[in-house]
Amino acid sequence: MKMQVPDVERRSPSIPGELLASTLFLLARLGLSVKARVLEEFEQQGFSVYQYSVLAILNEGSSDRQSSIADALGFDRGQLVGILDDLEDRGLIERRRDENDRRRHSVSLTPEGKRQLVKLRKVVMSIEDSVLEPLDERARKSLHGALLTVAAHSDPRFAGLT
Amino acid sequence: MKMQVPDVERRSPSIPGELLASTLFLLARLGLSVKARVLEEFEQQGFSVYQYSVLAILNEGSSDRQSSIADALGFDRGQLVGILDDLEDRGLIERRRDENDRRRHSVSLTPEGKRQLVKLRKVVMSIEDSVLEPLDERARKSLHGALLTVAAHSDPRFAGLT
DNA sequence: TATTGTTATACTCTATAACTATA
DNA sequence: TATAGTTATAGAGTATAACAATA
Repeated sequence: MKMQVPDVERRSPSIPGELLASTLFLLARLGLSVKARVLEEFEQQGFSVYQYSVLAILNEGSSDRQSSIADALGFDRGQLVGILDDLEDRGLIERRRDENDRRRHSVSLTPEGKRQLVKLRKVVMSIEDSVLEPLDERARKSLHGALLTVAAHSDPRFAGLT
Repeated sequence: MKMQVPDVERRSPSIPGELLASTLFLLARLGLSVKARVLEEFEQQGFSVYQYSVLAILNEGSSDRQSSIADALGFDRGQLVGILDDLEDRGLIERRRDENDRRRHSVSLTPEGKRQLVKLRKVVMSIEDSVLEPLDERARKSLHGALLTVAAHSDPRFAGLT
């Protein structure tokens, strides 16, 4: 149980103005908390965000080699193996050997995988709504544009959208 | 050496549009990359960002107990000990026993600590300039405001500034 | 008994490097 | 010899829990 303490000690500790004034600090902190939040929600659904990312990329890029999936998402290739193993066990993706180069695997979504992607998409959108709640539609668009610009500036993989 | 491959395979892998369209994804990714970038630059200076955060908070809150520092910055208390140990060894901070409650330590900046804070502040600002380069002053202000609003919405510690 | 700071332990990520099978 | 995928190992980072001193 919380002890009663004088006012001056009970005020909740706040982050120093110097850090609040730093966009970099806000980005890093917000990024971490968003990641934690998303991780938690997904775990409750029995999935990981990484799996969602893979499903999303497969939904767009048709079938793909594992190496390009890993490169696009910034995963380690060894890391991706486990993610794909799990998705395959659940019947959400399919690995086929490339007959032209038998070292390669072609990965593709199954119909069940597409269905699951729709469900997970809803989870993401629901969290996004909750996080961005204090911003109106215009502010959200503006924020998104700024983030995209900044991200593309330091990583060409983000430059995808026109 | 890089092997020559057909055009269709050589295009650099890009992040799926579904993820680029998600503000949450951008926040998480940008946050991680910013953190990594800052971590790296600081390491080259022989410091850690955590040390910088502690110096910054001490510069504003006068002398403080370790627990409130940890709470404000979201550090684990045990984690903070090591950070303070190092800062103390370098003569940047001072730990004194609180005579009213001898369990507590009062932590404060030394003059040398203040000087070092100024130096580290420059490092942060230089990185920030580089990250935000593609945004003009107005867009930077807008981005910062949006981030602050969103952060304060889910964590009261960010609500410090008016 | 509860709390402050400290130390020690365990667990999770991630990064690196070996290994196989194909080329 | 080099590459794609796989597996195993090691390191950093973090979270948890035990500990001593004081209240």
